[in-house]
Order: sequence, then C-alpha cells, then structure tokens
Amino acid sequence: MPPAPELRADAARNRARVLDVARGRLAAGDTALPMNVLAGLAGVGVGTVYRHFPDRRALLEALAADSLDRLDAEARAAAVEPDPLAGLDRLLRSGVRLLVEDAALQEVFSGTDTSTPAAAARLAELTATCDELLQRARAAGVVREGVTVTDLRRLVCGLGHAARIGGPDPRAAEAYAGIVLAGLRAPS
Amino acid sequence: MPPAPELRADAARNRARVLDVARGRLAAGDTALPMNVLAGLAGVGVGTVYRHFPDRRALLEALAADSLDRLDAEARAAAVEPDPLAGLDRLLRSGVRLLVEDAALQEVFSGTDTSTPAAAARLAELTATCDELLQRARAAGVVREGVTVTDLRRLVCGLGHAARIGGPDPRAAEAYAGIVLAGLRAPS
DNA sequence: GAGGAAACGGATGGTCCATCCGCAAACGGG
DNA sequence: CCCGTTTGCGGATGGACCATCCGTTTCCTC
Repeated sequence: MPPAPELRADAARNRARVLDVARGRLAAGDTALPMNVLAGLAGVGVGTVYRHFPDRRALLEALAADSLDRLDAEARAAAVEPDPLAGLDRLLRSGVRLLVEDAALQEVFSGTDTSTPAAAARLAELTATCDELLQRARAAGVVREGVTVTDLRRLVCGLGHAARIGGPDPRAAEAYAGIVLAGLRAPS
Repeated sequence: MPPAPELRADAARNRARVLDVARGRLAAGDTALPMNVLAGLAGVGVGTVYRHFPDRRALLEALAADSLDRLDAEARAAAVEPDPLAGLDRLLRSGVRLLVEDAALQEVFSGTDTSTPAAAARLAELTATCDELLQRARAAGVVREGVTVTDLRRLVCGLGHAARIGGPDPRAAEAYAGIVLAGLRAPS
C-alpha cells in the first residue's frame, strides 16, 4: 500500500465527522440510516458522503477498520501461541466477540465481496494468518479432519449472527464460541 | 385457527401464481425482487400482491410455510426418539439442512418478530416441541449446562447463515451441524 | 493574495415501496 | 339465466431513498 493520499484539511475533517456520526448511530442500533440523513447529522452535503464512501459497503468497511485491526492483532497473537488448540480458542473467542461488539465488522466479515481493495487485502492477510494456525493444529492432530480456514471464517460469522438475534448478546457469543470450539476438537 | 377464510376462485389462483413466481426467483438466488416486477412476472397488478401479502415479511412467511411444516414434523419426530441425544442430532441436522435449502425459512427463522399471527403461533409451537426434547436431554445429563431452547434456535440460525456465505452449501451445513452437536454434549 | 486544484453541496433523475380507489369479475338468490 | 352485491383487481400515484453531476466554495502553494 502506498503511504497515504494526503487528504486536504476540510476533507479529512468531514470524513471524520461522517464516520463519527455513522459509528454512533450504528452503535445505537440504527442499521439503516439514510445517506442524506447521515449527511445532515454530520453537517455535510450528500455528495461529500458519497465522495468519501462510494457506496454503503465502503462506509461499513471504513467503520470496521478499527475492529479489523484488533481482530488481526488477535489472530497474530493466536498464531504464535505454543499450543495450537489454545491458539484456536483465542482466535474463535476473540473473533466472535469482536463481531458481536461491532455490527459493521459483522457485515464486512459476512459479506462475500469487498468494496475497497484495501479491505480485500486485509481479509486475505487475516485468512493467511488463520490458515497458518489451522495447519499447525491439524499437524498436531487436535482438530477435526476436513475443517478448512473458510469453515472457520464461516463458523465465526455464523456465531456472530446467532449471538445477534434478538439484540447483540456478548454472553451468548462467548458460550457459542465455547461450544463450537469443543466441537472442532478431533473426536478422541 | 378457524378452518380457512375460503378464498374466491380468482383470488386463490392469483395468490398461487405470485407464490410460485416468488419461490422460483428465490430459489434462483434473486433475494431482492421488486414487488412490481414480481407482480408483472405473475401476470398480476401490484395491488394484488400487496393485498395477499401486506409486506415482504408476510410473503416470506407464506413461502416458508412448507419448509416450516417439514421442520415441525422433524422436531416432533426428534422429540419422541428414545435417546434424547439422537433426538437432538436429528433436530439440529434437519433444522440446518432445511434452513440452507430454503432461503425464506432462513429469513423467517432468523427474524425476531413475525408479520402473520399464524407464523408466530407455528414458531411458538415448534419452540415448545424443541424445549421438551431439550429438557429430556438435560435430565439425562447428555447436554451442556445452561443451554436453552433459545440458544438452540439461534445456533441453528447461525449455522444456516454460515453455510450460506458464498452460496448455499448443504455439505458444509451438515458438517457444521455435526460440529455444534459434538460441542453441545456435556463435557465428560 | 492570486491562481489552480481539490472538495463541497444540494438539486436532480431514477428505482422501489406501499396505498388508494374506480372498475371488473365472481358468487348466489330469484 | 340474470342481476345485485360483494369481493378482488389493477395500476396510477406520492413518498422515501439512492447515487450522480456540476456550478460554487475552500484550501493550498508560491
């Protein structure tokens, strides 16, 4: 990635405002905020919103960037755990937790294709990290046969989805992660 | 439920046409079919569609009615299995399978509130059946502590969601059901 | 502080939703 | 069979939202 396109002062300010408002609204459960309303709340014209975020998905990806960073950090940490099973534990639990905490991340992570190339790259990298860990777990024989990194990703998304039905429920998320984790272990 | 409101001949025909077209399109992956297009394809006016199905959700519930019947039947069968663990197995596997096979059912089942009172009643009944089975499994000590029937429902929805990421994948659905099933068993 | 580049903003056209009501078709008694 | 009543039909319509486009404003550099 080339360093950064260097935004003009007002552009940076407006972009931040829009993101702030959107984040606040999303945290408040307002998942379908119209773009013109968002613009109004941010004290900005609609065009400005669309310039910074070509479509809804791009906005979501920007909103999820922070959480994606954290998830990436967790994955790296998990990948270097001495015990691969402990690594998987950490990966799954933190993944589901982050997905439940951040609706934007859930959306981005569940989606099949990305809007920003940046987001695509991040996801690919994350996948590679997870795969490395999974390979190690498989080599150690502690995980079920036939489980791929795609399965892991889909399971995490699924659990995030599950723990959101009827309002985000972090406690349920934790429990579901534990259940799947137990199920993923190689049958002894 | 009082027997049936006795639809007039043309009304029944039109209703069936709309449902047929909608089912076909949905099966073809067209999840966001505009109502006026649907009406056009069914050779019917938009008003007719809205009369039979006040909103999108009601249409989905009608589309899912068949699958919901099947799910209900499976749940009853599962509830009378002698071995409660086998019952849970059957319930989970068939639930996830049906959800992956029928997008409408996935939608209805994941949603938090219903449009039709009929659908609400069906879901409540299904929940009761599942709860009965779960109680039995708990009494036999074969299932994790603290798992509620709500958890079961959410997990099934979550797995359905997971097995749909990147296109419905029945094989993955089966595998995920197996994983969660293993995880649900009481740790020995 | 002047020139050029970058960003702004909101009017605009397009799509879809959902309603409403004049009209047509179906039912049932005579 | 025919006609009155009732039920359902259809599509024009208004409103919400999306996404674009371009004249105007703001910022940066020299």
